[in-house]
Amino acid sequence: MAMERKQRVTLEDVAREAGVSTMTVSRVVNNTGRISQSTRQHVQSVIATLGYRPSRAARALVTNKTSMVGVIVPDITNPYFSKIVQGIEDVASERNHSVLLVNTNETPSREEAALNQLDDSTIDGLIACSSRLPTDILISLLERHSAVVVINRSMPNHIASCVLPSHQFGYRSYLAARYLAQHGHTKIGFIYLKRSVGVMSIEEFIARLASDGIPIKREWCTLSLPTWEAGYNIGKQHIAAFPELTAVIGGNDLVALGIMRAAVEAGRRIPEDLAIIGGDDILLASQVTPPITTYHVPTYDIGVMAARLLFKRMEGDTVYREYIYTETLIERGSAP
Amino acid sequence: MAMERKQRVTLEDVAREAGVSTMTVSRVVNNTGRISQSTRQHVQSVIATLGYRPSRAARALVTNKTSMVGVIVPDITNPYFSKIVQGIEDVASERNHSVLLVNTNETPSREEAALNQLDDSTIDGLIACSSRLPTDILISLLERHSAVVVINRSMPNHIASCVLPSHQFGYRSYLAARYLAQHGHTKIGFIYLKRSVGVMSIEEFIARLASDGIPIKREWCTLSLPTWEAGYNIGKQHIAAFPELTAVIGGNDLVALGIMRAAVEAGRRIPEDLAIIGGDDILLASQVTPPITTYHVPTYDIGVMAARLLFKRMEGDTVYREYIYTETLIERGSAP
DNA sequence: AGAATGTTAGTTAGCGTTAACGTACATTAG
DNA sequence: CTAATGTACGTTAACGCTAACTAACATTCT
Repeated sequence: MAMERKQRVTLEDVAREAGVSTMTVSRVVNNTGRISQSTRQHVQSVIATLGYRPSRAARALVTNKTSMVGVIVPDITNPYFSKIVQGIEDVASERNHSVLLVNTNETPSREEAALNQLDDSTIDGLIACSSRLPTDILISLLERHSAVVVINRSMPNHIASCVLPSHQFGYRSYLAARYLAQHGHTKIGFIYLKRSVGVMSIEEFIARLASDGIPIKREWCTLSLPTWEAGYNIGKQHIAAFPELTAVIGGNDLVALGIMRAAVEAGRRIPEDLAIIGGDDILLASQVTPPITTYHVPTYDIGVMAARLLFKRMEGDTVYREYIYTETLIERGSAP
Repeated sequence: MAMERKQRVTLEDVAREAGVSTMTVSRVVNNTGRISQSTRQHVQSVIATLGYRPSRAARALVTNKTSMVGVIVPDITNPYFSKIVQGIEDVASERNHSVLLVNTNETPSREEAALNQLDDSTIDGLIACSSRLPTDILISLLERHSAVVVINRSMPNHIASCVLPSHQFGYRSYLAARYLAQHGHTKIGFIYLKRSVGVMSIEEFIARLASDGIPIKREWCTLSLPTWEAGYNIGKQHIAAFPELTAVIGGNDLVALGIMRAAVEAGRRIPEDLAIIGGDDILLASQVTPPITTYHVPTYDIGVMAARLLFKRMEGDTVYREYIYTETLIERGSAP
């Protein structure tokens, strides 16, 4: 008794069974060209009974299109990025495209590896979020791709469309510092992220605030990974090391929350002893006690717009486009 | 001046340039077969200068392997799932596989569409999380795939390996109810999810508790989507409709948090006026005030194990395997 | 020395599609 | 009535790669 091997049903099988050419079947499947009603229906019924499913690989080989878009994020676990991915996925699925997700765990080397592996033969377009790579490396990697959209990073040579905040990077933390100063704070700490200063260096950040009459010491500023754990650990050290601080800015909400937890454990009252401002406005920020003052970012829309810009590019539009979003301050209990 | 069209560099280009056959180049690229050191190095240098990158599509067509695994989740925005995806992605990337993510937004039709589109020619294996589809439909859809792992759902015919909680589904809510009863609560509400009763119907749930001497009225139990918003909205109605309740179980933490918010807005003190228990133990649960009593679920490990089981299957192992995880009660302030 | 074995390569034939062109027949226009 | 125009399909040749086989040559063994 011969083992029935599960065999792929090909276009040719359908064509033979239906008594037509493979091209006819192909045209029915793709709904292209002109086909008579009767032939179409007949072929469709044969397809159904045989259970034919087109081979994506073969199709990709000849058309050079894979119906997949790549998405690179540093941390899918961060609600900020998962919301963006959700937006991207919604648009992609609407257009019958799949999402190839690469989660780099905040590791530049893994990001580079991912960009190296992915290329035209894998995906039709690419959306890169908050790349940690230096611009020149990033550009060389993105050059392989015919359609690219970059989130939160401008591309000087217009090699990609961009989704950007209305302020330059780091600006929201600058605004947060001014907000705190206006509310009487003079000793303000800053637990910043690589990307939260972006094009602005932490030194520029300090200098700029100094010229506004807001003196911030360099040691009050510490680099952190954009995770709750990092915020918590650095927060603990920070609070112990600089008891004079009356306010702290977190690079994002996760970090701000970690700081807040550390502060509470150290016996500080929020906001009386220590005011805290975050960024991103993830769900968590509004639910804790006190709720966190933060900058709202329209993450879902960012994903949607990035995907739309990408599809524009994939459709051959070579015009450089930007989608600008605004971050708005949400005043809540942690820094009233 | 002729436009230089960006042209793909093929194996043949490399072979011609290096003065060898395409097979030799292929062997160098794939590191298979025996190649002399000198030839290998020569070919590699030609590959580097020409910037050759293998075509995934062509490779997939001939090998029938795509180096991609599909992952279907209902809501990537839910930390529960994003953690699982992170675990899967880590294992996959370790083995040079990419993750094709499908986010169904809790919509069964979209899930079915996704399972329909994906098949062997797209992915080498599939991990399905918490499918909302009826078993028979799910089975018929999974049959197309050579390697499948299902999370939080048993597959009667062993068509897929499984990652399962040590208790049958719904059991943790049952335990939560018993816990609350032991702490003196007699009027316990339950905002449940489709999957939180799983194989157990809500009627069975009530009957079982009744036989334990814990009478729960049917109207105290309401179905909810597994989101914060749903929990909040249903929580508001529930609290207004059944002021007699002294405790509520949420199907997961997001729902429990929504309920808690609604309760606080209605002037209830937690836990004095209303005790709340959630499930999953997402970060949020430990950070709110009061922190939420919940069942911890090792989500990252679930993802890792699911991926490992999947790779076992992809490597040809046809043994049915299960990975069983335990959910442990974390007592916190919302239900001490 | 001759046979057996090992090593390094080349040759051939697809994998399952679709683009581009070709052909037969029916319809309309002049 | 012939020529022009459609309509509905069929044919052929790739797309870029690798499995499977073959070939040449070097090495070892008896």
